[in-house]
This record gives sequence, C-alpha cells and structure tokens, in this order.
Amino acid sequence: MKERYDPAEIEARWQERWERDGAFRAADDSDRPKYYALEMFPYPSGRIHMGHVRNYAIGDVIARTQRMRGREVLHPMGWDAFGLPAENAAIERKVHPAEWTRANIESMRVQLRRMGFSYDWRRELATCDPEYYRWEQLVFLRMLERGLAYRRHAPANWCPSCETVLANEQVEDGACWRCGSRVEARALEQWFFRITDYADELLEGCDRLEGAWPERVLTMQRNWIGKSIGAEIRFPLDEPRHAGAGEISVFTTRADTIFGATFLSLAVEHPLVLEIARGTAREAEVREFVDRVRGMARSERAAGKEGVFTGGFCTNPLSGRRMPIWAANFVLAEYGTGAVMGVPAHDQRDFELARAYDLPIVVVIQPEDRALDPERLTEAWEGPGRMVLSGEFDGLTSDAGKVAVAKALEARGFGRATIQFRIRDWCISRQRYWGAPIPVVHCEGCGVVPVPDEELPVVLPLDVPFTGEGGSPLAKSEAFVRVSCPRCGGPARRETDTMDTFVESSWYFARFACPDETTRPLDPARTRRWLPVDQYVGGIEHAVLHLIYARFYTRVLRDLGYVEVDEPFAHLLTQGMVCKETIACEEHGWLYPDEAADGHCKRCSRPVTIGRMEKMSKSKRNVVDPDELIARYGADTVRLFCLFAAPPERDLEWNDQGVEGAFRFLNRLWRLVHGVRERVSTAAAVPDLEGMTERSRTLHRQTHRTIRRVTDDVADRFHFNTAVAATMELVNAASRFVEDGGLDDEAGPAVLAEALRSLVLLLAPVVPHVTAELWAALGRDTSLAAEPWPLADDGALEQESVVVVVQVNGRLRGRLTVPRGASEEHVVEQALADEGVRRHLDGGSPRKRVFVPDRLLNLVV
RNA sequence: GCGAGAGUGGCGGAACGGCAAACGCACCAGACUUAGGAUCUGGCCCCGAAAGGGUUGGGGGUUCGAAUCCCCCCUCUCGCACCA
Repeated sequence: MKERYDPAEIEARWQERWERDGAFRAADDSDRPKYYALEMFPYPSGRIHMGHVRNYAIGDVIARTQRMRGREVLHPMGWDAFGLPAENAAIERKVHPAEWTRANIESMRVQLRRMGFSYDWRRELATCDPEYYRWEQLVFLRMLERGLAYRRHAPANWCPSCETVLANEQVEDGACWRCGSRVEARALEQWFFRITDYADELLEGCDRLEGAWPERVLTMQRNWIGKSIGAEIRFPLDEPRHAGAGEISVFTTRADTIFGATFLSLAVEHPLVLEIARGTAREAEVREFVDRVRGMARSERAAGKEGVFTGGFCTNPLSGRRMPIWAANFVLAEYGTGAVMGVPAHDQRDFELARAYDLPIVVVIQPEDRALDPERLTEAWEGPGRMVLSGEFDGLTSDAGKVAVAKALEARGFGRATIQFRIRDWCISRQRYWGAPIPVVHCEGCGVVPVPDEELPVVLPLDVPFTGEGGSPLAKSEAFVRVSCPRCGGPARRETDTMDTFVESSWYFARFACPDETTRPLDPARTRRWLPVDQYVGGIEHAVLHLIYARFYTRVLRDLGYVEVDEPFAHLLTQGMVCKETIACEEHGWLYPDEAADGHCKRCSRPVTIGRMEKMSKSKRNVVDPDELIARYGADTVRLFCLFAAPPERDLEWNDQGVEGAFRFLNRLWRLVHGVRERVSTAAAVPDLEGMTERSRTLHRQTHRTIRRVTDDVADRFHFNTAVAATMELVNAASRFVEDGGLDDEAGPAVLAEALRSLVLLLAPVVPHVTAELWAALGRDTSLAAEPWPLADDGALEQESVVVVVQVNGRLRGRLTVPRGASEEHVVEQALADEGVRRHLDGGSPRKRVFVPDRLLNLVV
C-alpha cells in the first residue's frame, strides 16, 4: 500500500476494474426497485467543458447514492449527435460531419471515463446512428397518420446564417438561439408537429410537477403555453373589400369592455390593411407606415404607440358604433387574429393610441371604489368593475359581463367564447444536411407520400458536397432526391428537409431503457420498467426548449402506445453555471490569466480590469480545462470541488485555491486512514457503549450524527456542499481523536474504525476512486459501489447530558449542562442560580417562561 | 413593465421560528524545517483591555423568541417582454 496519495494511478486502476466488472450495468429484470438518474446528454462538440463536468458530477452522486441505498439504478450516457457545427466543420475543414462527430464522441467518451462516472456504457447511443433515427422516422410516420405531423405553407423564422428555419422556441428576441443572427420572415412549406393539441395537457401537467420541478421552469413553461380565456368577436365591414372578408375577427379577454370599443387596430402584416386602403387617397400613407413598421425589429417596434387610419370602417355588433379601422405598430400578427378591438378606457395601449390620434374614449367599466371620468383619465383602467353605458349589460361585474357578452355575441352570430394559446405548432423542418431525414417523398401525381415502414431508415447519403453555399447539401444529392413514388411508381422527389435536432432529444431518455431494441422504437415492457426518469439534471437554458418538447413528445409516444407515462421527468434539478472571473485589457480585450501579471497586461503594460464572475467561455478566455485539472489533481478532486463549492442550483464560482483545498482534504483523509489502518480493527464489532470513555463516546456519536446529516443532505435535499462539510468535520474529529490518544481507549480502535468506515461510505458517491482505494486499505474486499449506505443509529445519538440555552427576553444569556430530559422546574431552578442569567433578570422574577425540553429556556421579565 | 430568485465576514457559503457566521478559501501568528507554495497548532464579523455590548440590504409588523414568517422600500441576477 502506497503512503502517498497518487490519484492518477488509483483512478486509472479503479476505472478499469469497474469496466471489467460491469459495475454500473442496470439490470432490466432486477427485483430491486428501480431508479433512473439522467443528465442532459451532450452535443459532441469535441471537448468536455466544466459545465458538463459539474452537471455529470451532480448526476453521478445521485446515481451512486441511490445504488448504495438499494435501488437498481439506470444511469446512461449518449450523444446528441446531429446538428449544425458538424456541417460547419465539414465546410471549414473538409471533414465529413459523420467523421467529425465520430471522432468527437471518441475523445469525449475518454474524457468522461476519466471522470469515473458510473454509466452503464452498454446503453450508449448516438442520435446520428441510423439505428436510432430510423425509429424516429417511424414515429414520424405514425404521427403523420394521426395528423400530429403535417405540412403547411407558413411564414417561417429564417436564420440567414444557419440557412434554415427555426421553431418559435428557438428565436430569442428576434435572433437565432444558436448564432445570434437576426431572424427573417420567409414564407415556406414546412413540417410541423401539432404541439398545440397538447397545450392544455402540458399546462395542467405543470400543476402536477409543482414541487418536483423548479418553480421558475414551470412559470416559464406556463408563460410559453400562454393560455388566455376570452372571446372571438367579429366586426362587420362597412364595405366588404376583400373576397370573402365581410368582417374582421378579433380575440379579446375583455369582452365585457366591448361597448367601449371605439376603433379597431390591425397588425401591419394583416392582409386587410393594404386591401382596405387600396385605391383610396390613404393608400400611400398606409403603405409607407406598413413598410416602415415591417422593417423594424420587434424590440424597436415597442418604442411608442403609432398607427395609421386605413380609411375603412366597421360596426360594433353590440353598441352599433361605427368604428374606424387602424393599423397599429403594437398589434402582433402572430397572436390571436392579428387584429384587436380598441378600448382606450380599459387598455393602456389603446389609450395611448387614442390620445395620440384623438380617438374617442368611452368608460364602460367603473371600479367599485371610485368613478372614472373619461375627460380626466390619465391612464386606462384595466382592473375589474361594473359595466356602464353597456345597454342590457349595465350593472354586471366584469367577470359576469365577459360570459354574458360572449353569449349574446354567439346568439347573434357575431362571435363566441374561445380560448387562445400563445404556443404554436412546433416547426421541425430544417433545411440542413446533418439531421434525421423526414421520411416522405413528393410525387407529382400522389402528392406527399410516406416512405413505407419497411423501407426505413431513410439513411443520410454520405457522398454529398459541402460547399457552404446555397441551401441544404442534401438537396444537391441527385441519388438521394430522385426516387420513384412508393404508391404509383412514377417519378418522385425525396423530401430533403431534416428534423430539428430537438426531436432526437425528445425521446432519447426512453430509448435508453431499451437501446438494443431492433423491431420497434421502444419496448413497452422495458419503458414500463424504467420510465419516468426519476431525477433529471441539466441546465436552465432548456426550460422552454428541450423540456417542453420532451413533455409533448412523451405524450405522443404514450398515445401511440410506446410508453405509459405522461411526464418524462419526475424530478428536475437545474444546476447553475460554472463561472470564473475575467481579465480584460483595454487594448487587447479579454486576457488569459497568464497574459497578465501584477494587475498589468504583459503585452502593453496597461492595468487590467478584473471583471466579475462570468460563465466560462472560450471568448472570455476564462475557461478551465478539465483534462488539465484531472492530470494535476485527479478526477476525485475535481468532482469534490464541483460539489463542495456551491449548492447545485447556484452558479459555481471557480477558484483555483478552492480546488487546492479540495485536494488537501483528500490528502488529509488519505493520511488519516493510512496512519492508523494497522491499529484499527477492521472487523471490529459495533462498539459497546457501556463503559466507553467520554472521548470514544463522543466520536461514536459524531459518526452517527454525520451519517444522519449526510443522508439528509445528499439523498433528500441535494445539498452536496453541506454533506461534504459534514464529512470534513468528522475527519477533523477523527484526527483529533487519534492525536489525543483515543486509540488507547478500550473501545478506541472499534470506534475509530467505525468512523473511518462511515467516512469512506459517505464520500463514496462524491469521490469514488479514493474511497474505493481506502475501502481496500481498511481491509475490505467488497465493491464499495455496491456496499449498502450506512444507517445512523439513534441510540448512538442519544446523550445523557445536554446543553440547554437560557435566554432572557429572547436574548442568549447563558448555557446549562443538564441531564437529558431534565424537567422545566429543574432547568429553571438552575438558570435562576446562574450568575450571568440573574444579572439580566434585574432582581425581578420571570413573568413568563418558554421551555423547549433539552433545547432552550426563555425567561420573560 | 411583468414574473422568478437572491441580498449574511475579505471570498465561496452554513444556519428549513430557538446558540448567526458550520465547512472551506484567503489572510495573520507560531511550530517543524537549509527552505516552504508541504504538514501541524492557534487566531480571524464590529466596538471593547476585559466584563460585556452590537451585527444577517433599509424600515415596519407577527412572536416569549425572526437571517428565517408577513407588509413596504432599495439593490442585484435571470427569464418574459406590447400576448389584446
């Protein structure tokens, strides 16, 4: 046994051993209760970064802890392997995307193995494997049959840089989520998944995830789904201009304000805007406004309320008022009908527009506590109240009015109660090569024809040109595109759109249950066994992307009979980012740490600015390379620091000295065990409490208190940082025990052995290699990973005397050591005899006292 | 603007109505050393020589007792952002 802690040698040896023993294989047929621990699988970019390390370290502790607690744990790993970077690499470096991806997976797998994560590598999968995406294609065909997948000509979000369309979820503030380019509107034929069919269910599901998912993720999903209960109202046009358009339909959540509607506002994209103005004197002005507003980014449009009168009028179906039709910059084309009724007294935006253009303001809702005067209104009243100037509805409350007005409209044929969602169908078409081909062909005679099941997979052709110019490389592959129609045999063209890569990540967790299934997408018996994922761990950035798609897709798989669960992820932990301070020079921008010395830039000698903690990124030059750290300290130190430095949901501030501290701790633990291993009895029976010395008893008690704390922190709360802190305290206590000669006590060796054994077990999920080594050093030949989690012995925790805190008027004034279970009378008597306490009583006697047995006495004077 | 979260030593962070600052980092002093960037010991919120007193962004409240619960305000971070 080596005296020095040498992580490189230890870690390689144990990793090999785990590999050989298949230590982390999940048995499909075990009698033990299952536990499915999963972390979001990585995109194979080429290198593991600290964000991955933190994510997977958290997941690994959870998986290993559950395994020790007797669960049959499924903890798989795979690769989210389709995506644009592979194609860019092909263009820039002339490497085929498949080859580039394969090589990246190889090197990242090596990195992950070096971290010692407890994966069942037999279940590894890569989504670019035809054996994976063939089943995705099959599910697509089933969705097509059910109308859950459909094709539609629609304005799409086009990213000019990525040369593809994007789903709404993938557009952030008008820009591409991946590259940041300004997204353009393009009308294209696109494939969609009917996620709107599941909008209500996804929303209700959020309620059931309450407490199991972070509140903010649920809030973000609820907002994204955006359910609004209201009414659709149709306003007849004075002069029907457009073929079939004798009316304009709006959506409102405030049907109760309809008598206050004095105008109509249309989005500039609304087809009737130019139609109404055409050929009139207003045409030029309207066209100018429409062009100007359309040219603006969405964020710029918000600047101020602007509009233009189109020249047309319609009639308010209930009040009979003749209402001018305006085009306004704030009306969204993509929400509702792209048209709204203008109620300036009760909607702030309408109010501002009315003020700017002198449109009439009519108060039709009066709040309960005051009377609104339309002449002196400074802002819209958007709150509830009673309806006035609303004919037959006068006196109704807003809520009652909403229902009554909708009913009346329906009865008269001018509208109906309806529900509007913000979420829209998921656009899954991508005009890119490196993705799963959509399995249909276009036949001149038959139209869209599904590829027959038995012809799946539609495999990506390998021999396509990557020029970086002009559209999808797939479309340029004649061999791929030219096919004969499966239905009529005539000439046909294969679909060249591929699926959004978020489709692959919407079901990979289910495929992990049965990755070797060769006859169908999923094996229901095994998905029943493993799903749902008990604990999912990943970044918050997927709150409305991956996580909502996966929830939708899981329900589709359920309705297709492949899985039985509604929700894919029973519990979600969103870990914080890994941050590090940044260094900036005003001349040379972001600097690497070694480009600065003594606060100055080495190149230009200017003083540098130490920036705040920022998420690690190459561009900010504040990344830390996991490989370098592992080489220097070992994987255990890296894991320990990641878990100890901050609670998992919070951002972790990287600190080189903190890593050093983690390494020191492992060395201390190592020395402690090796310093006494000859003297402690590894086979020692449970220490006998009777006749034990006080110091032995104290260590024994602290051991069990630590077991309890770590168990609570790790298993129930995921507070790994405090769990580690508790083990550090026990190491300190055990070291002191040895120094103080505790081993000379009769029970000393047994008590110390128990402490060390417990430490090794409690730390095993966090630092699996060094603990495995120490387990052997303590004479154990069993596999630590399969060892049962220690149990705290309540008896050991009991003390015969306790310290009771004495407060006077709620302030700490003394401490008393009394027998456990001492009566109130006894404690009060002692407290009153205490000099420190008596001084604060000012000679008076307590008016009241609060007694918490074995804890506290509060005297009130 | 709306929503969520946070605000505690020099720093990361503990304390789920009952001893504020566990654990670690940094720092200071000492020991061992030719040496220390190893290891060990001690110190380390503020005032005070001490006894003692004060302290959890600010203000109010509930309570015997509040970092913790409630209300108002301030600051920061993140998300959404004209959703009719």
